[in-house]
Amino acid sequence: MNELNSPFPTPQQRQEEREAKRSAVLRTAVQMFNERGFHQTSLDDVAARLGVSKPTIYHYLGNKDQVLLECVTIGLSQLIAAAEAARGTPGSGADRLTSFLRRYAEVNMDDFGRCVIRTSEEALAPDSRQQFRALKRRIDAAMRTLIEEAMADGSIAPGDPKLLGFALAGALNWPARWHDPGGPDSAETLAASLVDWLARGFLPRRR
Amino acid sequence: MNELNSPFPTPQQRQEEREAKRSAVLRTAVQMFNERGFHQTSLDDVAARLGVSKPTIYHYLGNKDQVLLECVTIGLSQLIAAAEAARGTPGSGADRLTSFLRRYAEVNMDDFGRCVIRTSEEALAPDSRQQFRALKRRIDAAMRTLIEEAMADGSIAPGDPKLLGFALAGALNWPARWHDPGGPDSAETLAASLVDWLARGFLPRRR
DNA sequence: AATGCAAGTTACTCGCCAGTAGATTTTTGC
DNA sequence: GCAAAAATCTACTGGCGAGTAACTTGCATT
Repeated sequence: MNELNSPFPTPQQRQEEREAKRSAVLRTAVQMFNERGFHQTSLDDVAARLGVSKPTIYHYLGNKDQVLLECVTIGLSQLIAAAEAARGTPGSGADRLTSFLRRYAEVNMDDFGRCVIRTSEEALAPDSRQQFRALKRRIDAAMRTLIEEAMADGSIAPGDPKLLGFALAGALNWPARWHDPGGPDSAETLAASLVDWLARGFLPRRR
Repeated sequence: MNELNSPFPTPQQRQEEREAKRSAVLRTAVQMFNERGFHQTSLDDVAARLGVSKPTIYHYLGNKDQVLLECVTIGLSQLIAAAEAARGTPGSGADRLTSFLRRYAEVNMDDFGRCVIRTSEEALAPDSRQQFRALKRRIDAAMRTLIEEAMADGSIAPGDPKLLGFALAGALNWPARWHDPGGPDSAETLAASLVDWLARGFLPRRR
């Protein structure tokens, strides 16, 4: 397509370029929020790093609240996707749960996932906060369902699914606070090891 | 002492009263930070809830950064105290570890402990941030030592102590985000149940 | 050629809030 | 009684940063 590499973009291409710019803004914003914190990052800062001026951000994304909301929404969609993927996985309830958990942890070490964890609800305007909450509830519910199904088929230990959900979520959210993406440990291996500890517990098992 | 209940306070009493006021300010501040977030809480707000004016806060505590630093320092001291208490506990390494973990979780559901978790480092001025970090490192190190000792005496499963530390800390920090102190579940029982899940893992154990 | 939309810009406004100056009142120690 | 210190207030300053108005330029459409 466009074999002559003409400098005159098709409407198609223009649309794509706009999309690309939009997500570049988002990507830069989320990284800066993660580095320096939402409140310590002004839209002027973000614009400066992109080499543009603040109104450009407003042009593509709207106000600061909307920028943040979009960042966390992206992160949360990845988690929802992980939950849906896990449902379609073959194997026992425990298998589906652990595969979900691994992916959950990985997402939380990625730009947008980290932002979900590090963003405290209070930073968002009331409306956005409600949407944020609603999405988080969906993830929680999905995780709890996975847990309940695994308890039901006996592939994990019985107990309070809600509490287990909180314990697992906490342990796998936390890397958003300490994991260094530039460090030696890849998100994948870390995720797998963490899930393994949670699955087996720290008390020794007799074989 | 002071049997006549005289209205003229002794120097002793004056000192205590000042101390009481100081900690009332701190207590109110930390609660408001937890409710509405640090950046959404102005010192005027805190002063208003106490029925005083902003300069009074400066009189007792200094600037906003120092207020926050003191809040998290209190929380972290409680954790350090928990670690020291655990060291003196009789029993196996696993016993000492679990008793520490339970207390650790409880503290994180308390006003000052919650603040430690919910405060992101970026909110603090560089100097305070360093102190904050240093204290957190102490807790981490204490936890890791407890883990290593328990691994050494064989009372918990072998593995990477650092990773286990992060998993445990994450799971037990998280209640700072979801636990409702006014709810039906007491911090103590919640802490115990969480630690139990972490100890045993979610995979079924024989017998 | 005229119109209009898209993508930027510069240069503002405006409110909030941390922090302070300085007055005022009470307490206390001599 | 008097000077100094403690505890508090009212009333300000100053800066930062979100959000906007209004211009520019270029391309696209009829």
